[in-house]
Formats: sequence, structure tokens, C-alpha cells
Amino acid sequence: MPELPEVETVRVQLIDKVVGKKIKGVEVFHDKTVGFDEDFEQKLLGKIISDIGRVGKLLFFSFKNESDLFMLAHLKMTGQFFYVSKNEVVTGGGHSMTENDMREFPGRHTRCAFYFADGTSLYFNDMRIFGYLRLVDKPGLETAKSGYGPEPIDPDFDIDWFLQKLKRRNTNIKAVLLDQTFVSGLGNIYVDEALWRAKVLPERQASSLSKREATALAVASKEVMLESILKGGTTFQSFADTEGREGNFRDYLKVFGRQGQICERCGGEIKKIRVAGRGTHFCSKCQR
DNA sequence: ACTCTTGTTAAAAC
DNA sequence: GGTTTTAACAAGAG
Repeated sequence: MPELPEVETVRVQLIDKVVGKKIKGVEVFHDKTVGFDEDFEQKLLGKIISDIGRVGKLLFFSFKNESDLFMLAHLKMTGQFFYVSKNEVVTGGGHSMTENDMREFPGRHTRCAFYFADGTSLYFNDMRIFGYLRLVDKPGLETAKSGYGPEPIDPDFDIDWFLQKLKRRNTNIKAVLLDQTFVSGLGNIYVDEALWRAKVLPERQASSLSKREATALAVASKEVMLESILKGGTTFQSFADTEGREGNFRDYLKVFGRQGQICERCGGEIKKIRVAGRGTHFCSKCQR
């Protein structure tokens, strides 16, 4: 389940692997993935990838000498980009891949393939078909980007603004942190982790947080995501990087998936409940 | 057969 | 208009 750290991991790897490459062929295996754009392949033929940006969990590809064409890419829950270098025998290694996927690309869940002029290729796999690839013009890119709030990892993230906004939100803090139009990048895993670090219960009303708690939460959100990026993200059920490897931050999770275990900070029991419609993990003793 | 998993969004309620 | 809640989406794991 890719959140900001996982998407950033993919972005950095993709930049290293496909920027500067010319698209020689495109194959769409599932129309919904490309928004039923019948010209998807044709629009990309001959284009050279010049950069890959990110806002929140959304990636956007730019192309050389094309100021009005961009490809948005959202992994949603099970989207994965796999890069295959030429002549490489793909045996795969990610535990999330089915045996079919491990044997060859394209595999059962491959929704789109990009073939480059140098013989390498990039596959977009997405088991549940929630993810998408979309071609947009410059205004379309701006519209997409405008829907995202600031990222806690941004050096310019304004904690005072964060404090003031929280006071006006009339729902639980978990739902607020999951709202990408408010702050972007956090998903179910990192929200639970940030709340644990800040010692705040997920069901607390956002407006009830003290200045100290809200500040701790902003700092915790930033730190947990930055630390995860350094570990290549978290693999819980399905995340894999561009080579099919898992992320290594899973070992550093303090509450997510640890229901029934003991909190390493206070010895309390980690519980799992449902908040904001999501499985929610927290320490029943040291989070308040 | 049934429940659970989650990022985003549409729709409806307020 | 902004906020909030809920369901829907899809497919697999258990």
C-alpha cells in the first residue's frame, strides 16, 4: 500500500532508470488503467522521458520538448512499476508477485507496458486496477497538483498553519491526517505510526489537540516518512520497488500490524480498532 | 461463503 | 462552499 515514502522510492529509482529514454512502443492491457484513452499509445510514441515529479502519492512524468504533455501515475493500493533491462532474465523476488508474474513480463497483472528504444522496458502492474496512468495537458497537471495539501516532509511546511487548521476540523485526527487535500502523503500506515510517536489517540477530535500535541504530530509525520524513505519504504501486503524488492521499513513500525503485541515504549497493549473506516493500531496506554 | 484488506472519490447529509 | 460520512471500486487472502 504505497504512501509517500513508497512512491518517492519508486520515483527516485525510475528517474535513474528511464529518464532520457525514448518510448518506442506502448501496450495497454487494461483500458481502465489509462482512463479509456484510445490515443494513449499514440500520444507517447517517440517521446523522451525528461523528468519524474511527485506530489503526495501522485507521480507525474514530463517529456523532452513537450511543455503540454504529462503522464500522471497513481499506484493506489496495488500499483507497481517494474523495470526490466534488456536481455535480463526476470525471475523476480518480491513475495507479492504471483508465480506467473515471476516468470515473465508482461504478467497476469500487467496493465500497461512501455518499451524503450534501447531495448529496456517498464511494466505497470496493478492487481486491483485502482491505480491509473493518465495523459494530461499543462492545465490538467496543475489541476491535479492543486488538489493536494502541503507535505509534512516539506522544509517549508508551516506548523503554525497546521495548528490553526486543526482547530477548525470537527472530526477525529486520523480522518484529518488521511485527508490528502489537507496534508498529503500520509496513508493508513504512517498515520498510525505518527500518532503513536506523538502519543495521540487516533480517535481524538482534531480540534482538541493542544499546541504541544499538534506540533509533535507534525514533527512525527515528517520524521516517520523521512526515515522510511531512507529504508526504501514499507512493504506490508503488496509494495515492491522497480526491481520487485520489498521495502525495509516494516521492521521499524511500532504499532501498525502489531495488534496484541506489547508497546516497546511503555509496555502497554497494542490494540486494533476501526477509525475513519480503516484498521487502526494504537497503544492503549501511552497514547492519549 | 464470508470477512478483511486500503487510496481515493462520488454522493449525500449537514 | 466547506466539511463529514459512507459506500463503492476490485480482487485476492484467509
